Amino acid sequence: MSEKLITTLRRPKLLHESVQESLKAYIAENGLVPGTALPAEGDLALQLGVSRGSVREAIRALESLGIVESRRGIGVFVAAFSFAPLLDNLVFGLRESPFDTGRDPGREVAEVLQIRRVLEVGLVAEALQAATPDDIDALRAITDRMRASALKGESFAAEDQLFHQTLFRKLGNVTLLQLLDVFWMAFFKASHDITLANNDPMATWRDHDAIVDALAAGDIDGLRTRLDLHYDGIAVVLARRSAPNSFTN
Amino acid sequence: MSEKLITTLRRPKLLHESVQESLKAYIAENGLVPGTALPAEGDLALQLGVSRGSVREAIRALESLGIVESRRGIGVFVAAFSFAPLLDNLVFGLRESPFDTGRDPGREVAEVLQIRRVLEVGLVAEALQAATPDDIDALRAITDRMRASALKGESFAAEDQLFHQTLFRKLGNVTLLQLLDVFWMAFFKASHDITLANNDPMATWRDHDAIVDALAAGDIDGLRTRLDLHYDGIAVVLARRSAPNSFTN
DNA sequence: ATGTTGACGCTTGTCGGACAAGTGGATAGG
DNA sequence: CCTATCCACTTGTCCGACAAGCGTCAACAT
Repeated sequence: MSEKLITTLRRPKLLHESVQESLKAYIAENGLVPGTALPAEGDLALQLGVSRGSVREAIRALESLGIVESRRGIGVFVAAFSFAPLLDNLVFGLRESPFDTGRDPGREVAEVLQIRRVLEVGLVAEALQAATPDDIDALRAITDRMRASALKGESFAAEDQLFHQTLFRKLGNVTLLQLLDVFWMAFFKASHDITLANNDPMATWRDHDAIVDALAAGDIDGLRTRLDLHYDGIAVVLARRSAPNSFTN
Repeated sequence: MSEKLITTLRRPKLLHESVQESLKAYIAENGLVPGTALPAEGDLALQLGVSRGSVREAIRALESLGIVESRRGIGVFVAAFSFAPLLDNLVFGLRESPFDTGRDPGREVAEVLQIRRVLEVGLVAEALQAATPDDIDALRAITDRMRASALKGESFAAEDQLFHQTLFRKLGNVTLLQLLDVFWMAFFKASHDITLANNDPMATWRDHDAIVDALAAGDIDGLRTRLDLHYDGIAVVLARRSAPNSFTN
């Protein structure tokens, strides 16, 4: 039996998909900057020879991807690229998979955590070298607010996010910052669904404060160790929750 | 004049957006697994009290995010989460920004490369511990194919991608694998646009082969060094292309 | 002359109905 | 029992129409 490669993969290409590609090509080839207005839906439909509904579906798809932005009564515009539109989907996709029942609930959470850990631990040395006294002050101010919140028994998600963001800002890697932000939020939301978040605000504050200490002291190895320990603590809590039936408690 | 807080922030919430949220909630709350069929567009429109067009626009948005998948003549289904639908957008967003003209063309490429480097170098030690002889054989087979292609002067993008994928497969971090895949493709496409890719196939093969050598020998430090050097080589080429006017050549 | 208001045109948003295209199962025929 | 056809159902596309929001500009009042 001769196995023929059926790469046919025939796709008569739906109309609204073609319109989608056409619009992307139009934006890319003309080098349209964010904020530029696109032709009106009616004009596009006329020029492409399709109905307005197909154009609208294509625009809707591109809008959910953050490529264009349509404002009612005004028009459709090229949007500034951002991970934000993809964030909801990411979190949605990272939700507990029902088909993994009994296996590893919250496995994606651990995976996201590992990625954050590797990225931050692997880059914190460079972050130290790029940091200015102003950055250290900003970080210290954040941990101070963390402490104040912790003393009042409150959580401080916003400060936590801002801390990690500030720590790596001076690297000048915008993509990295956006990625870290995405994964921070993904982890936050997912771990929140899992009733894990912030079980010990004071400990979390101490972790972050120790990181600033090492940063201020210029202690590269210590900085890396502190950050790694911080993530280790989270991983331990996560593992404990993930395997509550274990007798190792 | 008493300043009243106008936090109204009125969002009459477009209809198709509400439908979108309704569908996502429907999927999440009912724990629908990938492959599950959703009610027909007509039924949804009837139940939600909106027109079929609005339902279709919502479905189109969710489809471009990879949340649902509509098959003509059959119905709409819950899709298995994947980064693939977001890939096109990522590459599209990572394209040379026209508004950065004269500043740093291809800066995003360097950023993506740094992320890949940190992730792979930071995790290759764990990958070594998780690797079995079968994995090493598979990697060696890939580098053999690389060498064959290089000797014929051909490039081997597919093998390159497969190599990095195979190297970290045993970590069991699906999210990481998808992310590495996304960034590999983003870097590949972006660097291809920049006429950088594969200027020296033989050198690329040697890099990968040396990595397998270190892996087979169980040399953790050597492995990390080889991988780091591999990325260093790419970064150098990238920097050279990025600043061709420099006299440091 | 200047500031305000209103009408108007353009745009996106939503609706309803209609038909084409594709799929899968039931049904009638061999 | 197997096969071919029909048919109900679904998504894809089109058309026409109207509502809702926005910006402009002209007419108006001050």
